[in-house]
Amino acid sequence: KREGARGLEDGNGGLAFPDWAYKAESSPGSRQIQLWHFILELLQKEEFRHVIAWQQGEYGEFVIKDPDEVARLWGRRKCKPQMNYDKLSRALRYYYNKRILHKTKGKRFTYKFNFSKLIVVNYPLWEVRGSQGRIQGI
DNA sequence: GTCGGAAAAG
DNA sequence: CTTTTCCGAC
Repeated sequence: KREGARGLEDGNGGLAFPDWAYKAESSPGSRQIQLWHFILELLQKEEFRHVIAWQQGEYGEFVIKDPDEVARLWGRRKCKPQMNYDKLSRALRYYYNKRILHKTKGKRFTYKFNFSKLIVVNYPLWEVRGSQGRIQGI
């Protein structure tokens, strides 16, 4: 039994993620929700499986089955009715350099989380506050 | 579809 | 700083 992990143990080959990956919106500091939090949030709920889901096989990889719907949901959350997949995907592309995500080339609408980076952004334990996530040892 | 520069908004 | 908007290039 995994501890400290929330997962999709059904139909996903035991795919599970640590709790810190699901930290999401519960920020008392009323900080704005970030896109990758939102993506993780959708991925967490079975009701959105027809819209976005984990890709079996690669850990952390997910596929957007309905780009327009994901964009609509994101736009609703951020009060940006004009949101679309073109713009949402641009935001996703900014994550490449930040090492939060990378593209699974060749596979349509498929991206993959970089959980090493996610550890960094969710754990203020490391000395990343001054150097914006330049971690070597992961 | 995907990429990434540029400008702008919050 | 993150994301939105716009867009030319491949």
